[in-house]
Amino acid sequence: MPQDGPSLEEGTDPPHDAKAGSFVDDYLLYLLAAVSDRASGQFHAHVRAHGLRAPEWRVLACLADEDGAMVTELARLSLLEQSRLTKIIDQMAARGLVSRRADPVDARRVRVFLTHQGRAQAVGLVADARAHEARLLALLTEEEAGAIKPVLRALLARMERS
Amino acid sequence: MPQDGPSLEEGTDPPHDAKAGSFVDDYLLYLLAAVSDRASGQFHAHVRAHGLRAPEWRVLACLADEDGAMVTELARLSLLEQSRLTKIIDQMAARGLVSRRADPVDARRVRVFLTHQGRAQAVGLVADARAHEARLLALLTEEEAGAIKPVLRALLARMERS
DNA sequence: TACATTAACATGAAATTTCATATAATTTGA
DNA sequence: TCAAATTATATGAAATTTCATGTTAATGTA
Repeated sequence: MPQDGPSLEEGTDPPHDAKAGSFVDDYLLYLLAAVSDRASGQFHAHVRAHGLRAPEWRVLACLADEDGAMVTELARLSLLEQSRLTKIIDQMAARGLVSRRADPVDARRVRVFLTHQGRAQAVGLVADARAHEARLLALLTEEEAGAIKPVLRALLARMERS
Repeated sequence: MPQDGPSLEEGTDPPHDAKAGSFVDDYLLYLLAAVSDRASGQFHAHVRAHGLRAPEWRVLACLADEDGAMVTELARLSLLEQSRLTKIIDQMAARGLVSRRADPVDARRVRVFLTHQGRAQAVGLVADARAHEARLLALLTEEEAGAIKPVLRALLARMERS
């Protein structure tokens, strides 16, 4: 278990100097936030070029997976707060991307559906997202690329129940 | 190289069903955002209990590493937009956590320093952050825990230059 | 030198986000 | 069955965030 700092591997990265101070560059939550921010930022530029903002894209993507989700479900999935999601849905509905429908069995629940147009957007962007993801993964070695999602999923799953 | 889905390892996670749809649960940027959100969310609760909001904590943490950073530098480090950071610094300065000082050699630059009080906060929270990080990493196997930071750093480094 | 260009930061108005709470429907359980 | 208690979503005001642009200082260059 080599522990002499990052990478004796191959396509050597700049020595990861730990620049000035050394906290954030070695802090897991910072690395996660930084990678997420920059990586998502790249794709969000594309998303905005299609007239959507990041949270709207997230909602579309989640609905692509689970059309007819109730607001609370959708908020959790799309990493948005409920009251914020409600307002985002307002706007998306006004633009014809989604529609609301009361749940027939529990009238408190509001289910959110993609419209025809919304689904078209979602399908297109999901394809673009997959392509972008492939480009990102191509920056990693096979080993790294193979490890990253399972590790993230493991962490996510084990955080839920703790 | 076993490749029959996540983990033949040990503390088996729920089979990662890919629930209903199957896009987001397998999408790297989603996993990153989700893990980052939930993990940081945990710590941010602690941060708020100390009277700071998440972006303020990020600024403190970055300054702990690089006291006297100029605004633009600090914005990049702390993953905040410049104009937003400027306003956050206003507030933090008003509360006595940081102070501004013009750069002697280039008067356009504004350098941001921790005050005595700011540093105290930073030091305390950084320690707490390390402890929290340890608890998160304890959710992973040794192999997973050993892999996660290097992979994130690799991705980050290679994204910068692309 | 002086002019144009670029860089660093600040600012203001518009938009979004947050937080607490309102409203309405369902469930609990006495 | 009725009155709490709880769940689901919406709403409004205050705060933050964004976006475009203003201001000031430095740099390149003719």
